[in-house]
Amino acid sequence: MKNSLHIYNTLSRKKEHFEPWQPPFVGLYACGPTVYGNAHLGHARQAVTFDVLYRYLTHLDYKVRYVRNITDVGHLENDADEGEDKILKKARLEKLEPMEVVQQYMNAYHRNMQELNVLPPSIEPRASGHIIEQQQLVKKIIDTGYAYETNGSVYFDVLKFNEKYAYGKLSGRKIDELLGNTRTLEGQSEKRNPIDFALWKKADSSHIMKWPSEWSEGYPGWHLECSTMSLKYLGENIDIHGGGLDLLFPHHECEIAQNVAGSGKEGVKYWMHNNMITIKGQKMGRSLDNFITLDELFEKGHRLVSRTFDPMVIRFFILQAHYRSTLDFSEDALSASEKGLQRLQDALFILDNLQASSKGVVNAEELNEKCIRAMNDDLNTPVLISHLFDGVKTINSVQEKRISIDQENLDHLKDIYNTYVHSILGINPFVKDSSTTGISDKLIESILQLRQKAKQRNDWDTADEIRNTLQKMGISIKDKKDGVDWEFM
RNA sequence: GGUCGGUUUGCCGAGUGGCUAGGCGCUGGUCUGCAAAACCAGUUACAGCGGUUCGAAUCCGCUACCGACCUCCA
Repeated sequence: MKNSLHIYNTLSRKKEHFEPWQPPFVGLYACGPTVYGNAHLGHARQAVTFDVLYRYLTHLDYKVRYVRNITDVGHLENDADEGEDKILKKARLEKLEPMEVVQQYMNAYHRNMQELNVLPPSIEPRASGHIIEQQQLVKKIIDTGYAYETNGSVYFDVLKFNEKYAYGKLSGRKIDELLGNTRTLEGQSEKRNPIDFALWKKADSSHIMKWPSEWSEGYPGWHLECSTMSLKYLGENIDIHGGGLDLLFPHHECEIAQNVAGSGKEGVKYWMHNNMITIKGQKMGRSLDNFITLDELFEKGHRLVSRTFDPMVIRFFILQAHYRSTLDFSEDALSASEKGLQRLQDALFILDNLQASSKGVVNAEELNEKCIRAMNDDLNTPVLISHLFDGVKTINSVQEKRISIDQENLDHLKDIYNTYVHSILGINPFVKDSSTTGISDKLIESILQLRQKAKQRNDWDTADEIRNTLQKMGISIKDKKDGVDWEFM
């Protein structure tokens, strides 16, 4: 059961049984962000998706090396590789050193990831730190005859590559169609063919991010870094390579071509792609100007939401949809997730304090098997969560003494929830304390004692007044049969 | 225009050829000084048309609509 993980391979467009090249070792590479702006919901989805994969593989006792890169150079602005480097452009706009831009957004990205409880990868390589390795790969590809130099720039020869290998097999594209669809830009191109892509670009005089090479002072093409760094840290046989669906073409297609041209091997066994987050059915993206950054969602606010949300709510929201489906963002949908998560968290708290009986009707193993099945089926977290909610009903019913549970099943149940909620889904408990409000817990409790006394002498006016006052201060009161609960809202 | 994908109950969102995912919302109930919260229960949908089948939301075909990629994007 444990080793029957199936994952959807973009290459075959089918779910396949996961078998690493060399068990128990697993090499996992995921395309990280280009750090020229704040991380948005799309970055969160990518990170959470592969974080859960990383966690689950680890849970299955694989020895995982997880590499997630930071793109901090060489990402061109637009078509035909004639554009401007994204980071450079941002640096000019903000009057900063390019590496200052990189550092600033990389720090912010790391902070957001931590807030989302995304584990740091085993290695987080940066493109700028692997210029020499990238040049070596360019050389190799030139040596094998699949790249050519023009005016100090080096381009990948897609047509020549396609004579021997199939270019477009990952994204299902045909060379003829690509050729037919390519926009012919005005002016002379250094490329032999419009679909060729840059491996090395000569920098013009205004370009500050540049490195010496045997071809020119320049910088590496975008697709090159992932081939280079995955090769360096995971070798020629990589088990899983992932990223957002929008990277499928051309980015990942080009990577495969580079891998094959450079090493003779495709390199990657399973390609995995997470789908996009949409707003009103439209993809959320930087260029569409409809994206919401994580900072805005967590604390700053955004015109599309009337309030902020706890990062765990975002994480849970993402996990309530399958990673290969689009997920439509709205405040209503987020609020629904927030309530659901709260119910789950409450049940976990109850579970911790549950009493076992000598006999019980609860079968924890049944639940466990359902959970395993869901995860093994291409990381079906929404189905996993639905099973966990079924268990919430069970937990509540035991607490209300409608049904009973024996010690063995209770222990097992605790273990299941700890494993799936905390270890695999990566959901942290809500932390609500007085540190942000400056109100002391003991102060509140003594006020509540006064209210209890008022209640005992049927002084409802006073009791309600205290409740209303505390309410205004952001403290909610929940009267219960035995005593009173309170919490910061 | 090409390629690929989607259309599920008020909303988000799973899913399998027959056995009513789940969350939110809503309705009812329990609890309660009142309220809130919490809990329990109910809430049987699968774009349209045709086909295959004993049986299809699930397979096939057509139509409509939506989207992604084809240019930077997670």
